[in-house]
Amino acid sequence: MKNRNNINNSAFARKVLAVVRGIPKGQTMTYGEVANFAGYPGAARAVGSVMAHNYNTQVPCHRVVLASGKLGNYNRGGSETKRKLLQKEGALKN
DNA sequence: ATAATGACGTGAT
DNA sequence: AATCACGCCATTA
Repeated sequence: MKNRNNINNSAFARKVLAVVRGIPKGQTMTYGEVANFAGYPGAARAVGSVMAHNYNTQVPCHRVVLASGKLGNYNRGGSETKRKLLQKEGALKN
């Protein structure tokens, strides 16, 4: 377990993952919010970059959506799977 | 150190 | 309201 997903080994990634991991079920957060929460205001894009290569199932990355209200991408099955998960948790407006 | 990339964000058309 | 373009930030090559 060293050269698998070393992308999230950066301080930035660690913070982001920690924040995303703290998102309660049934609730969604925007990339900008996560970035701001992690201590990197305005780094929404960078946050996405981290999640993109983050294959950690412990991180509910599917609870992170675009600030525009869209879902955004997902490394597990695309926006479709993401929407399903959110709907299952009731995080979506329904 | 420079350039290129990417699960964004906002504004303008 | 929908679409296009530019800008922002951090990481990697």
